[in-house]
Amino acid sequence: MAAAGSKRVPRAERERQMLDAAVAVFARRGYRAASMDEIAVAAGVSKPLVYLYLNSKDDLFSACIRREAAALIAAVRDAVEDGDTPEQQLWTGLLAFFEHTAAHPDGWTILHIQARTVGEPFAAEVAALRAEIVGLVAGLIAAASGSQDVAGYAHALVGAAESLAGWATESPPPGPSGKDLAATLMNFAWSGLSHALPSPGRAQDPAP
Amino acid sequence: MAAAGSKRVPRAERERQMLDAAVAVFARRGYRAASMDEIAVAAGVSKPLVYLYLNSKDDLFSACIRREAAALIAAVRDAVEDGDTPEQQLWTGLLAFFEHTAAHPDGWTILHIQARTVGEPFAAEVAALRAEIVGLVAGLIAAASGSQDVAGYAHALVGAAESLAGWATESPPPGPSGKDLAATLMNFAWSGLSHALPSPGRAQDPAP
Amino acid sequence: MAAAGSKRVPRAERERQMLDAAVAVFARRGYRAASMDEIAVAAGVSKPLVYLYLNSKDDLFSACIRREAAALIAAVRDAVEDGDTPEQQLWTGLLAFFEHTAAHPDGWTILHIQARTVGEPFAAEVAALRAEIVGLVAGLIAAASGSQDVAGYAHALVGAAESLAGWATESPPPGPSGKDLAATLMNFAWSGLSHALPSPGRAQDPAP
Amino acid sequence: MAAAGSKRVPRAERERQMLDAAVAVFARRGYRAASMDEIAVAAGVSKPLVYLYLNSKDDLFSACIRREAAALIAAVRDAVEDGDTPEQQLWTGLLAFFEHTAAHPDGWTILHIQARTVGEPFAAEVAALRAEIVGLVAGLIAAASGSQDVAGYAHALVGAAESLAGWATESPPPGPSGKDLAATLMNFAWSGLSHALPSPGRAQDPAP
DNA sequence: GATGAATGAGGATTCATTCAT
DNA sequence: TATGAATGAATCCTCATTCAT
Repeated sequence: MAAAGSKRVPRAERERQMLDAAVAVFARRGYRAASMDEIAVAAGVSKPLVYLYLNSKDDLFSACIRREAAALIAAVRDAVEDGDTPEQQLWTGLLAFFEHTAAHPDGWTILHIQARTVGEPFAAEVAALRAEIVGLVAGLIAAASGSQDVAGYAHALVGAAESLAGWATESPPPGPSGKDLAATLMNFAWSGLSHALPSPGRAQDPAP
Repeated sequence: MAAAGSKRVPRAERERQMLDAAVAVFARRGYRAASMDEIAVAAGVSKPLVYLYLNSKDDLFSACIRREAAALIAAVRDAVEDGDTPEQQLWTGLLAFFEHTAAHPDGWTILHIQARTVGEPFAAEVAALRAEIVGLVAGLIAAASGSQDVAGYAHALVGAAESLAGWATESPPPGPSGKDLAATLMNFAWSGLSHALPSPGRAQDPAP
Repeated sequence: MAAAGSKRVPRAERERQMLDAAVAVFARRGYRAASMDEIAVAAGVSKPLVYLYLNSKDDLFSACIRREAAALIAAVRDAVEDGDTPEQQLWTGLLAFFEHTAAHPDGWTILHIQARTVGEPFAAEVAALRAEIVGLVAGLIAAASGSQDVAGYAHALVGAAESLAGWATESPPPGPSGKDLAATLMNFAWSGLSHALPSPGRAQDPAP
Repeated sequence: MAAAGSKRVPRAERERQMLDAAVAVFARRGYRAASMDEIAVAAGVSKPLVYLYLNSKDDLFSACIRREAAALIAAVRDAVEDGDTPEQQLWTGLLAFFEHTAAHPDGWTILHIQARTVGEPFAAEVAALRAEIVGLVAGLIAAASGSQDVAGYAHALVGAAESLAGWATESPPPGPSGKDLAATLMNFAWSGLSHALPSPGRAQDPAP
């Protein structure tokens, strides 16, 4: 958000500065309401330089989306161990997801909120990403439960995770930690309200 | 979406036409990308008339939000019986929610997606509505389970419901019915995956 | 060139004012160097109105080209009598051409100079118009001479006419009249320099 | 048009490459639409080098004009023999003109079309060149015919030559040769259509 | 001799909004 | 009740041009 301002910066670093600024501005204003002027000022450069490096508002937004999506996916993928049980994989994945979205709220806002309002190209790109995640989750659920008709549960679980991530983002500073959120959701998903609530003490961390 | 076009229409009717058109256009394009011109054309009236009746783009969007929010709330409230158990209230409420959002996808899009991208006034309005719903759900969960620390579960449940509503909207025509969705979510929330899946046959409709 | 300025003018008249201004500005500056701002000021209206009525700079230029081309063609066509001999038709056509270009120098500049520098659409449009004229002239020459291989002569004659029109336009006010130019060209084309020059005093006006 | 690209080229050579590229780009796009970027890329050098050697877009265009004008004049002057009759001088001059323009269509386009659309400096420069040529031709015509009032004929002849050059340029590959064009024009100018055409004997006098 | 980095200035286009009727 | 006519204020984008190396 803050401008670096130093002159004569190598291209790669300038591009990073610009993307940082763009992510912040797009998150706050939305795609249409964000002006290239504001982004350039936030990046500490002149507008023509933004165009020289990132080409157009569309391309700039697209680059933001791709960078943030890749970062989120990498964070989750790096956390999950292939050999773990589905339950454990879900736990570590959710933990990584909540920690990453908490650490990068602007990136999460762009992916979850802003990209869906813009026309086809971006909405479709993000929708495909989400569908992939839903599919992954469905696979884990199927593996854990033996059932095949799990699409609805996967959609429910992903929506619940998104909602909790948003809740954490909007909560005042010492809000729920990633662990809190992951535990809540694992409890919710694995035992259901009827079991989880009356008799606490279960499912804090599936990895003992 | 189509224009009526007849001349000399009473004010209330004209306003309804305009709001219908505006909801459709805002849902498709988003607040910023929607133009008053397109809305006027879709409503079958001239632009000055839109301003005469609805005052400004902000006011028009606000009116759309309020109308769609009121309709959604009314649909849910009318379905829920005060004397029912919390579980039954949640069931009927979810059923009404899924059926209303399926019947009014544009209204749901405006509330769920478009209103959140615009600056303060609208985002806050819709956030307040959502917070109220989360609070209501939390109350039902608390009543059903006896626990007090249910905020996370309420957020999870509401997010799951939103996600399922979106899933139904985007599915090809004979997608999941409102009953399917409500049953999936009740199963998910009340029994959890570990119980619900291996032994089906429970919680189709809590009201026998 | 001068602005009308009166408010609330009916659309057809405003469009005419805009085209007049645009023809003048395009003639003086060329397509690229002409700014929509300058045209709007010259027309005595705001820029958005120019866009509302004429759509884009391309469309505006296109409308100028078409209007001026149609006017020039109509002037020549109206002058030529179908029953006349080819020679007489050429004479009256040239006379009308020289008089029209002298009366509308900006229109002539647009057609002859400016439209040729812009990319395909316009250059092609004007090239097609010119090719049609060359074909017509070739037909007259063929009819008058009985020969078939007259393409080169037609091109030469048309080029000579264009050059003379330009000469008249650039000459100080009491420059050569349309009759002078037409007579010069008819003499040149019909008798050649070797015959025409030694014995002046003939071939002023073929119609006695 | 293609880039040489080799490093460390002597200045004179580099300037020639740049002028070649500039002539090609200016001919294709026109002065305003041509960008220094495109010219630099076409020349195979960086933009600052173009500025270092040629100073500014104006100066670059000016250098193109001067180089192409000088080349055309030299080609014609070198062909004409001082001792020849006016008729012979005109013949050899036209032949050289048609051959040079056919060999350098981009240069011809710049002189004939593009330079006239730009404001004062260039238009005036090229207009002066053309006036000089018209004057020369007028001198030859006067010498050949003995008449003094030959300005109109000179303008007509020059325009005819320009038109024929353009015709040759636009014709598909095996178009009219320089000799064809020169012969056509000499016939046209010296004998008139009535004599030049295969079936002479008619229409000497446009007045029946 | 040669270039990657950077910008001030300006141009086309769109939009929410208002009058006069 | 209803609209054709009109505009101030942005917004995206491009370009000629210059530095520092």
